[in-house]
Amino acid sequence: MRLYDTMSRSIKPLHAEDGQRYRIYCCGPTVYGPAHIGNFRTFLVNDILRRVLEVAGLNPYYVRNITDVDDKTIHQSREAGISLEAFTTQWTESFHADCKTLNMISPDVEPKATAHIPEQISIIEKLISKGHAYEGADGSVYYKVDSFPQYGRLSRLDQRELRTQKATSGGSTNLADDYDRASVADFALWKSHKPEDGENGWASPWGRGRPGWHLECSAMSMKYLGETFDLHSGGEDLCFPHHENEIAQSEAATGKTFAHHWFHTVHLLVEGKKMSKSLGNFYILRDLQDEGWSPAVVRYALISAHYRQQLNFTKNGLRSAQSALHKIEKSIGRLLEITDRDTEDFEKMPIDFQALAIGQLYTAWAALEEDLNVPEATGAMFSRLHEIDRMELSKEKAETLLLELNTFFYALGINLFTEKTDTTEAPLSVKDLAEKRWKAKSEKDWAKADELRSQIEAEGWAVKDSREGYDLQKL
RNA sequence: GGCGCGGUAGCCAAGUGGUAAGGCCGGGGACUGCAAAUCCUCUACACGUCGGUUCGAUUCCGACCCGCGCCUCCA
Repeated sequence: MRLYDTMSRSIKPLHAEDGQRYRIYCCGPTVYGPAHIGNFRTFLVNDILRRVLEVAGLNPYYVRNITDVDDKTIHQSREAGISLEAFTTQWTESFHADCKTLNMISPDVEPKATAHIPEQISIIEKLISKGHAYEGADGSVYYKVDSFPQYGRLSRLDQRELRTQKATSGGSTNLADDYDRASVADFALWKSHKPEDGENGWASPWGRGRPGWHLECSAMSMKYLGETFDLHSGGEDLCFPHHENEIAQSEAATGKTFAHHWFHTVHLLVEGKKMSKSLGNFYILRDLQDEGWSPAVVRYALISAHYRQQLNFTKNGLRSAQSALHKIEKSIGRLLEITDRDTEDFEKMPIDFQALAIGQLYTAWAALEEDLNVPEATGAMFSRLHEIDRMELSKEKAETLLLELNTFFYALGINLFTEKTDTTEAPLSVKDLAEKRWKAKSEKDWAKADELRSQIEAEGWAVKDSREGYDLQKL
């Protein structure tokens, strides 16, 4: 398995440093509202990484945090008139539900920032004693960026570039100036309590306050994975400043390399534009489900571009994903028939790395192992499927192919055969028209039958004939 | 301004120093009263522009044009 590393800007082989498990920390969501599909692109890519490592036998140990304290969560919980904990718990549950819907494997540990305040305070104390941090006049504690010469290595930023801007690239006001820092590049480790924080605050050697954003990830990753671990991931936006600051804090505190590998997922576009609420192209999973897209289709669409490439998420892309999944299901359906199995048996088949690594889908698997190239992998898979469709297959051969395919789709996290058929019952008036049409058809009165068909369509239903009868489907 | 990414057929999207996977859409055929579904099958003057290196570049180098991301709390 090889993967691009942001730090070295090169593709590097992956191996567990401790020889036992491959330790991953992924920066998880801030729980202040429903997660959007952009969040899920990142988490899905990490889910696939985790799955591919598992299939390849690298024994992943996956930690992904929940950020449950920051400006947004505090302010919005106060606006809602509920406690921070109640507020973040609600959105954490919503996030978990979406993860489950999208068939994501739960992290081995999912730590919350507020449950690790002592760990964070302890890092600050270390940093102060080593001269990497100082207390400001307002009781906040800041990291002294000048004290860490390697600062900026991950994002390739020069010290001179670290100026504070009036506005962020998104156009919003940069709030970083609100703090009393010695240098504009310095960032808060501990934020002193302000009136707008309300009830929310924790006691510390520097008074009541709350931890800075970056610190929680240093504290939680090191607690669960050790001072040095294998891979740290997140969305591309986190590269700077978040990950840069995590490195500065952690390495200054421990004197050790923080993470061996940095893995970033590029953001997606929606219909060619940056996703934003003002453009009306801001999607959450619920919206897409309400429009009738199955979770497998959404998942397929969200992983259909390489993770280092901008993904253009479109309705057309969803349709395309849906057709592609149908095509796969048809091919697999034939193999199931040959082996006298049904779709439920397919889901229960074991994961068999050997079958995948030496079988027909070898090139598809190899693409996943080479920088997690999902599009190349699915392309190779479809090429094989095209051949398999036309092969005369023995039961044994079909069985082996099913094993390979099941393992491949496990690695992608695609659950096949899950498309739920719309069970909505047609209203009686439509059913009545359909009955009349069937009768007309039986009597070969085509004109009348077609007339009734268009009446039914006007009611919002489609008639699909088969040999024995007909089905009504909602349009 | 700094850092970085990309421009491949109607749409999406891989990839390669020797003229290019795959998916969607579309066309044709079979089947069907029609339609849908299904099966078979097919096409494409696709590699942003201009130079350079090379026997040969879409793939390397340079310039330019266009689009996009990040640049202090956004995955």
